[in-house]
Amino acid sequence: MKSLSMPHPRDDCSTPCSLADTDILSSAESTSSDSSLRSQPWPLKFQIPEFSYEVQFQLEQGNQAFLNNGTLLHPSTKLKSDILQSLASEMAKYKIYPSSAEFDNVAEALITKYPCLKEKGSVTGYYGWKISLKYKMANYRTRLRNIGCQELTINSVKEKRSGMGPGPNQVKKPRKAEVNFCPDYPPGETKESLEEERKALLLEVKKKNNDQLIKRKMEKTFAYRRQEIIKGMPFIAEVKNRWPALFSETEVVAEFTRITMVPLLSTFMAKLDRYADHLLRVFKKKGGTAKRIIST
DNA sequence: GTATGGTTGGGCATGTTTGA
DNA sequence: TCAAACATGCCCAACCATAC
Repeated sequence: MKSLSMPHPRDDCSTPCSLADTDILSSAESTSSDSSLRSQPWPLKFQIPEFSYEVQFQLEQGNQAFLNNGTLLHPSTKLKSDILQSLASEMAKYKIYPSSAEFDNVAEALITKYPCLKEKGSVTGYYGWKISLKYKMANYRTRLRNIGCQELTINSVKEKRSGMGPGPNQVKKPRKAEVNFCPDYPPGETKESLEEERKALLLEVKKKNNDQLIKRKMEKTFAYRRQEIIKGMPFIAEVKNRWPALFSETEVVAEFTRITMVPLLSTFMAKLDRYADHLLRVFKKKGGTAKRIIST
């Protein structure tokens, strides 16, 4: 996906990544070296992108009129289409399947930045924008699917039916935290070249003190591995056979971060700290085995 | 208390309609 | 003609009731 290679403006450091104050952060950051991958999870505060000069000009004029006398802007079809297109591209940098709350984020951010775009009849002032964004995103996905975007073709009903027989939904969809669910191969790489990398990895895991090399190769083959696992749905034994390095503690953590952009250990520990008291109370109440575990 | 089955609302892919 | 909006059918997860 081309749009993924573009640098995106960061809002603040209050995203889940801010938890990454350990060595895991370096792992998360290193994944961004591959331009075909998403490098950020959905931001807490969505940043409205800079529109084209023409769109920007009309919105600034609209905002000025709104400030002067409270006049709302009624965007032409072309203007609305341009705005929706830019927002869809921006959202796709983070997620191709945004949730309802995330559509709210974007629509709210839009009317916050450009209050002239508020809607009179809606309670929130942006409900119509949210619905339009949903439609836009659905149509945008269709377009991406038609030009061969892996993340989407993998979920097309036609693809599933031709590949695996009955139920169309055997393939898990990228939802919730899966930032890099099914990425395309890195630029310049092919299935064959990445298979060669995998074979090289098999040799490297047998050697000692080459963690860095293994890490680089695991990052390079990430898209290949994801597509293999998602499309082929192999047994764990088979995955272990083909990707032994994936089963080391370091690589479990790294792979989780590559997929979700969330640092696994620090997030887990932070949550554990948060819920520890409550868990202890539950275990004490339950008694039996749980009680023995706590008392040890 | 746990397992099982039915119901329902929401979300998705896909195809069609609408309107500028 | 093209993109937005809409319609349809399907699946899944959450919820609830019931049985054991």
